Amino acid sequence: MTARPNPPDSPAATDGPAALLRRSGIQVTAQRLAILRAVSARPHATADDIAEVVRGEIGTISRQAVYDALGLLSEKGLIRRIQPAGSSARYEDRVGDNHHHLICRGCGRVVDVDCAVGHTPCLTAADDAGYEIDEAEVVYWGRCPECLERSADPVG
Amino acid sequence: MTARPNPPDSPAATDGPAALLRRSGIQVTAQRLAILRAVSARPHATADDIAEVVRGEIGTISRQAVYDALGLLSEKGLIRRIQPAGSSARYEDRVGDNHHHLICRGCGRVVDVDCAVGHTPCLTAADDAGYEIDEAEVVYWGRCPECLERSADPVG
DNA sequence: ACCCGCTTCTTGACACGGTCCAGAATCGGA
DNA sequence: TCCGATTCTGGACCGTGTCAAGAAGCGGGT
Repeated sequence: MTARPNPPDSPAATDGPAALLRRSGIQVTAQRLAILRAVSARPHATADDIAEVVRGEIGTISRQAVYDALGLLSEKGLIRRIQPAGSSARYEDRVGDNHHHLICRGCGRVVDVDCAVGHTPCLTAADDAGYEIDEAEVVYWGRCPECLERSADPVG
Repeated sequence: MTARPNPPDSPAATDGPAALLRRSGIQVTAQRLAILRAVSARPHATADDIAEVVRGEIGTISRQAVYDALGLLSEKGLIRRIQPAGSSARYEDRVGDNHHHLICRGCGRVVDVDCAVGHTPCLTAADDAGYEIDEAEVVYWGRCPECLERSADPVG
């Protein structure tokens, strides 16, 4: 009487994510499918946002299951976790392409931006200090158009 | 009977930081001087590390005073706060020069690196989405030489 | 040097994000 | 259908950071 984990009458649309999980060696569960769908539908959402969306879809899910699934999916490379300063962790499903993030200091909104020069030039540090660098994370901080207009137009 | 806040017999060495605080419009206290010194002595230390160092110097300090001072100092631009993903906030006194950070995934060590091209090229995003960008934060993730050798040399 | 008003420090409680654990439920292959 | 391994649930727990009220300290004016 709970959520049906894998309805046999579901079209190929739902079979995609399931196959994706299976291909990554992860067991297919209703919770994980819903989480994967929620991350895809709501880019840059927090774990709590995800949990809320999932609850609206399959009824109930524990915090632990959400954290576990998000951690597992990001570990397997199916989703990507970003942790902006002053905010909780956020998740997105755009993986593979090296893109960065632009965060508003006012409202905290996160927007994707492509790399400045195009082909991961940021990966080359001036001095690697002997480190083996595998990723360059770039975060642009600023103010979104709405927050800009709000402060520039005090007429109210 | 507690710590002496401003010993009149102190040399000019302690007068430097005090004048720096005064110049920034901040009241000079023993706690702030000690915190400023601790941040300078231990780059990339966490608030807790700072508190520990300061306690070894002036005897006792409250958590709140540490957080307040660190927040105030970074707000005034005397120190800089960095918040790497998966770690608590860290502080450093290298301000003014636009440098970035290289963090080891193994031990969490943080190292300063200069900007790849030299003159803040990272500030130019491919598409600013209408945002007014004021800072580009670059974090290189990798493995430090020690962690590399440790995993490459399993002999013992 | 003293005093007084304002700032700052202390103490304790709290909020939040995330993790750990033991037991129940589910998945999926035979 | 059955069974073992995996996963989910529910609760407690921890660390980081913040809030609030009262005591203590700083510093300018006299």
